[in-house]
Amino acid sequence: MPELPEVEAVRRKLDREVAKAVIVAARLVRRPDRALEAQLRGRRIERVGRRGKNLLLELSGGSVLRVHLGMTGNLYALKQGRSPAATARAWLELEDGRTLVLDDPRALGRLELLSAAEAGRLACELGVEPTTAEFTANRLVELARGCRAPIKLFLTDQKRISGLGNIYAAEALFRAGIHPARPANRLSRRRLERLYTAIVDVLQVAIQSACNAYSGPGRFDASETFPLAVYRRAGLPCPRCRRRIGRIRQAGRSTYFCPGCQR
DNA sequence: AACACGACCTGGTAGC
DNA sequence: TGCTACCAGGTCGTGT
Repeated sequence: MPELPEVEAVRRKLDREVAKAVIVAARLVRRPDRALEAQLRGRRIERVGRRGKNLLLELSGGSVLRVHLGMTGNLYALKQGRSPAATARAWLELEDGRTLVLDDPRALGRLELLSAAEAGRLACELGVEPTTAEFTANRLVELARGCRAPIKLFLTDQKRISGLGNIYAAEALFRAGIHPARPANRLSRRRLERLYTAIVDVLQVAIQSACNAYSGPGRFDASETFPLAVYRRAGLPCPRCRRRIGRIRQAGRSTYFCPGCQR
């Protein structure tokens, strides 16, 4: 599921559905944690926030429940009487009978309670939020100047920009016409400005797509409605120039790109 | 300091 | 129909 757009879709829905709800019981399975269960009991969820790919449930008393969905996680509220998926890793019973479920089939997700100070530290460690006014073309230029790594790795480094992952980094680079292996610090200002626009556009469209696709339990995917140009399309024709999409390996992961359009 | 790589996990799918 | 191999939206620790 989750790069920034999917996490943001979850955040928006949960903030509508469970803000102000009180947790009356918590059950953590697969990695039981009685202490955390006890700490969650009786807390009210003040609001549901997000930083990068992290969901942040701000609780009464100032602590923050950080939920990271890993590769395949999902978080949703279930109506009274419905039972969570077999792969559920945690469920929080709410005062009104609903259940907040963390479904985590691959068990790569995280769940931890942070103090206000720890939450502040997390916010500092993560890079700029690409959906806010703090993210500007100038900011991108400055960040890229200090990085010799390939631009694809620069984009997915959460300490520099928070929220981009394998799909949307590849799609933004395609839209900007930039080859993923180009060193970040060797791109011209002009090309980085194009990349900036591409990132902002891709995220905006993907958030809309993710909001449409997400309805609670089960898998969802912004790309159900997001028009993927390159991601997972190796061997298929580029939508712009019809050349075959290529796949390279960077830091152990696949990067998809068009060898005709991306230089 | 900056990179690559394996580990952590499970499930889907393509090919034999 | 099995079986194997590879792929997968993320991070973290370790080693060079």
